[in-house]
Amino acid sequence: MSDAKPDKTDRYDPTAIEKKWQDRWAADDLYRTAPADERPKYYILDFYPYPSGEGLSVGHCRNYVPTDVIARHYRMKGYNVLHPMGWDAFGLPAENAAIKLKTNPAVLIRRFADNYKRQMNLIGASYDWSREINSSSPEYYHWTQWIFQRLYGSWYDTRADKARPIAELEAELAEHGTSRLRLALSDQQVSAEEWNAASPLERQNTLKRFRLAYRGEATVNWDPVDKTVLANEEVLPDGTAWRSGALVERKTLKQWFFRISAYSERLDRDLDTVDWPSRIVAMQRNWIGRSQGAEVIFVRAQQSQGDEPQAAHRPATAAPQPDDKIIVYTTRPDTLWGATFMVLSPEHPLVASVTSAAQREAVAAYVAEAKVKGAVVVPVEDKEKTGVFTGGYALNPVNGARIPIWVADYVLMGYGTGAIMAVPAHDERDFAFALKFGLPIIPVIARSDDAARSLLSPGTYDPALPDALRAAGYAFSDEGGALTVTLAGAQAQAYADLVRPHLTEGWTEVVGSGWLAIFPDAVIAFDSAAADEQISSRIRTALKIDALPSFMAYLATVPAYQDLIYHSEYSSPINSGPINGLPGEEAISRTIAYLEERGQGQGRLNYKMRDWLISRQRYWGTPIPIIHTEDGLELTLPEAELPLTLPDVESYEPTATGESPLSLIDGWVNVALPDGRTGRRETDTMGTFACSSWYYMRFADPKNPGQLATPEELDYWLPVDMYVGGAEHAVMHLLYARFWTKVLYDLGVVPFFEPFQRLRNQGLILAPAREVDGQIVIEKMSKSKGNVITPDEVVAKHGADALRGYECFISDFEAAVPWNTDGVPGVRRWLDRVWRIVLNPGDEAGQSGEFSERQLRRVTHQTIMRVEHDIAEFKFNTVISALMEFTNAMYKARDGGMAGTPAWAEATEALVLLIAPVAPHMAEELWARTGRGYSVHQQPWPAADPALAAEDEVEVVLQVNGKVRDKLTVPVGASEDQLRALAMESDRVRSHIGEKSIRKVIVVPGKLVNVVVG
RNA sequence: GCCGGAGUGGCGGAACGGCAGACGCUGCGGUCUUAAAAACCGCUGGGGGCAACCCCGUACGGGUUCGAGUCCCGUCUUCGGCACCA
Repeated sequence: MSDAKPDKTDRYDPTAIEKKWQDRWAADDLYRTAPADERPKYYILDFYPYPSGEGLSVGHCRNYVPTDVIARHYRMKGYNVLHPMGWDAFGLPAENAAIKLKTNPAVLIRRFADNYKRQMNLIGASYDWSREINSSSPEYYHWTQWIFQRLYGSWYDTRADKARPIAELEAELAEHGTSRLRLALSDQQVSAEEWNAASPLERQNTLKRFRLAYRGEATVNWDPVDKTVLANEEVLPDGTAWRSGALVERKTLKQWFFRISAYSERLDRDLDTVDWPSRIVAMQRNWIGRSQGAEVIFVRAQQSQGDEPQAAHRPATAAPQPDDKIIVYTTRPDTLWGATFMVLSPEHPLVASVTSAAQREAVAAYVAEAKVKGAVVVPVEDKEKTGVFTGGYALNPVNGARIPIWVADYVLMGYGTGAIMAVPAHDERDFAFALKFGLPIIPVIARSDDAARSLLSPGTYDPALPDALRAAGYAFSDEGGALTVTLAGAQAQAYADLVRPHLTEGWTEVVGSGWLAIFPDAVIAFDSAAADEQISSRIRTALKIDALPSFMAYLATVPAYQDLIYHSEYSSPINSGPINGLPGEEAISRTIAYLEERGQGQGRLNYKMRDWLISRQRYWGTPIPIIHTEDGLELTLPEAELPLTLPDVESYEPTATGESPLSLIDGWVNVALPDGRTGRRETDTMGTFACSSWYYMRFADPKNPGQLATPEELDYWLPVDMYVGGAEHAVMHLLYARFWTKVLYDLGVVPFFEPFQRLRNQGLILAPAREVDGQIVIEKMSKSKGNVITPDEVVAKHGADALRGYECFISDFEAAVPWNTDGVPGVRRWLDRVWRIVLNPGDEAGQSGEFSERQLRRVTHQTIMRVEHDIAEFKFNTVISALMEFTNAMYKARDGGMAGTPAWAEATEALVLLIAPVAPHMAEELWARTGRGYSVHQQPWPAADPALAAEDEVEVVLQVNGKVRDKLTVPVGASEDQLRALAMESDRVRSHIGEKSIRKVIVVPGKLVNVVVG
C-alpha cells in the first residue's frame, strides 16, 4: 500500500493501522464467502446473539475471537469457510426494551445490532456480513412459519421411526383406525368405524394427538410479570421465572406445542454421533430421561361390603379406556409380586371413579388441596408424604392380591401413566409412604450381599443360648443381654432351628436376607401378605397393643435393623413365583414376556421429556400461521400467503388477560374465508427458540426468497462443523435445533440429521478479582455492579490484536476465569517484540550467542506444528505461548547472528503468517511493510516439514530409584545399550548407587535411564 | 439424593505414565538514563546448606508401576445440571 511506506523507525501503533486495514478489508469484501464450490468447506458458527442495548463486553469476545481465529486459519488452509453472524431479534428482552424506551422494537433491534456489528468489526472479526440475518424480519420468519406448517402437517410413525405427512395417517385411520400404530397400552385407540363416523371437529381432536405441532389444553407456567406463558425449562427450580424472576403461577390455557417427545429415542441415540462436551451430552440425556420398563394392567377389584363404588358417570362418547383397568408404568416389573398397593396422581382421570362413597369427601378435599399446592415448588427433601385412601381396590395381576388404591401427590400425572404400583420394600418413596400410612411391605428382591441380622432381647431366651450360638459358630455381640447376631441369609433356617428351643418368651427374627419370624412355638417365613398378617398378629398379642399395621412397621422401630430393612438393588427375586432366583436383568425381561403372553402388560420405553410449549402471549414473535373458524376448526394459511406479517401496533403492552396484544387488533385478527365464513387468526406468537432452531441453515443461502435455502447450498455447507457458545443453552436451544433438524430430515428438506458436528462451550469471563474487607471477591460482570469491561476501552488502550491475543491466552477455553487487567499489556509487550524483530532485527542487537540456521529452522517448523495442533484442539492459550516462545527464540537467533540468513527470512515469514489468525491487523501491516503485498489473509498456511522439526540431540534423564540424578545430551538415535553404558559412567549416578546392588536398569530410548538399586 | 466437571506456585495456567511449574502476570534485584517511562538482563514453590548439593511438594488416604499431577479404589472440597421421573 502506498500509505504504508516502510518506515524502520515506526513503533507499533495499533490505532494507526487497525482502522486502516478494517476499512480496506470491508471495501474489498475480503471475507465474503463464495457459494458452494469444489473446495472442502468449513462452517464455523457462533451462537447468534440477542443484541442487547448494553453492547458487548470482553466476556462476549471470549466466544467471537477464538472462532475468528479458526475461521482465518481454515481460510489459509484452503477451505471455503462459512463464518456468518446474525441476530436473535424476537423475544421478550427486545419487546420489554421497546416498551420501556417507547420505540418500535424493529427500530431498536436494528440500532442494537448495528452497535454489536461495530464492536465485532472493532475487534477484527471476519464475518461475511453479506449473509447477516435477523430472525424478526419477514424474509426470515417466512420460513419459521413454513417449518411450523410442516410440523403441523406431519405425524410421527413409530413403525417407520420417522415423521410422515398427516394425510397418510388420515388414510390409515379410515382403513384400520389406530389398531396398527403400535400405541402404548395407555394410549386411547380409535377404530376405523369411529374415525369414519366422526365429525370434522372430532377428527381434528384425534389428529391433534399425532401432529408434530398441535394446540392442546395445558396447565402451564404463567409469568405474572412478563404476562406470558413459559416453557418448563424457563422456570427455575425455586419456582421463579428465569428472566423476570417472578414467582410462576399455574394456569390452564390452550397452548401450541411441538411434539418433541416423539423424537425422544432418536434425540438420545444420535448423541452418540456428535463430538460435543460430555457434560452437554449428559445434560441432554438426563433431560430426555430415557427409561426402560413396562406398562402393567391392574384390574379393579369388587368393592367390599358397604364400600359401594360411585356410579361412574360417563359421557355418551365412551372413553375407550375402560374404567375397570388401571395401567401403571414401572421400570421394575421384576418387583411386581411385591406391589402391595397402588397410587394414583391427584390429577388422574380415574380418581373419581375408583373412589368409594365413604371416601369421596376426603379424596375430593385432597385433590383440591393438591391442585393449589401444585403452584408452589417445595424442595423435595422437605416434603412429608401425603395421601388419601380412595376406598377402591385393584388386583395384582400376577398373584391376585387385592390391593388398596391411594391418591397421593408424590405420583406425577406428567410422567408414565400417572399411576404407579407401589413396591414399598424396594422403592424409597413407596417405603416412606407405606410406613407412614401403615401399608404392608413384603420383600421380593434378595440382597446381593446376603447380609442378615437377628436381635435377641434380654429375657427372651434361656441362659444356654449364648454358648449354643458360640458352639455353632455365629458371631454376635452382647450388650447387657441384648444379643445382636450377624449371619448370612443362607443360615437363616438353621439359625431358627437352633434358637427357637431357647426362646422363653417373645420372639426374634432374621432380618435382611432369609427373612424369618421366630416364635417359641413356630418359625414363620416372611414371604407374603398372609404371613405378614400372621406375624403382626402374634406381635400385637405379645406386645399387648392394638395397632401394628405390619411386621415391617415393627422392624422399622428397631435401630439394629435400620440398614437392612430396605434396599433398591437389582438382584434375584424371592417370593415371586415363576421368576424366583433369576438374575436381576433376566427377571425383568422374563416378567415382561410373562405379562405380554397373558395380555396383562407390555414392555415400554419411557421418557421424562415433555412436549415443547411454543405459545407466547406477546407481540414480538413469529406469528403462528393458523386461522380458527367459528366452528372451532383450525386452518393453516396457504403457503402462498406466507409470510404472515406482524401488524404495526401502537402499544406493545401485554394484556392482563393472558392474551397477546395481537388479539386487540381487529383488522388483523378477523379474516374473511373464501367460503364466506369468518375466522380469527391465532394470536399467540412463537417463542424465540423456534427462530433459533433453524437459523444455521439459513446462513447457507440467506437471501433466498423462494426456499428455506437451496438443496445444493444446504448439502454443501451443513452440518455446522464447529458450533461455539455458552453452556447455558445446553438443553433448550440445542435440543430444539436437533429436533427440527430431524423433522426436516424425515420430510426430505435437509440431508443431515444432526445440525452441529462439533460443539464447544466457552468459559465465562468474570470481573477482575478485587479485595473487600480482606476477602477476595470474584463476581460476574454486570451493568448493575458497574464492573463491565468493554472491548472498546481495551482496544482504545492496547489495540484489537492485543485484546484478541489476551482473549486466547487468558485461560483454557472452557474454564471460567476472572479478567486480569494486567494481562492485556503482557500480550501487548509480546506484539511489540514481534513488531521489532520482524522490522528491525538489526537494532538493539545485544549479546552474542550461539544459534545455527539449522536450529532456527527447527524452531520454526516445530512452532508451525504446535500452532496447528493446538488450534485443532481448541487450546488457544498454548497457541499464544508457542508463538511467544518462537518470538523469544528469534531474539536469541538474532543475537546469534542469524538475521539476514535464509533461515531468518523463513522464520520471519512464518511468524507473520502464524500470527495472522490471532493478530490480523499487525500481520497485515507487517506483511505489507516487508514488501509482500496484499493480503496476508489470502496466503497459504505455512507447511511444517517434520524432518526439519525433528531434533538431532535429546536430553536424557538419568535416574536412580526414580529420582533424577543427572542429565545427558545424546544423539536422537542412541541405542539402549549406549544409554545404559553412558548412565553407568556418570559420576553422579555412581555416587547414588554407592554400595547398593543394581537390581534392574530401565532404559527408555530418547527419554531416560532408571537404575533400580536396593 | 442422582449425574457430570474441577482441585498444580502470590495469580492465569503448562506438562504422549518419564526432568512438575512451559508461557505470561505480579514481585525483587540489576543495566541504560540527569531522572522517569520504555526496553533489556537476572531471580521469583517450600525447607536445609558457605557451597557442591540434599530433602519435601500437584486437595487428602491407600493401591498399581522401575517410575504417578497423569491410571485404579476410597474420602474431602468446589462448580454446573437434575431432582418424589416409579
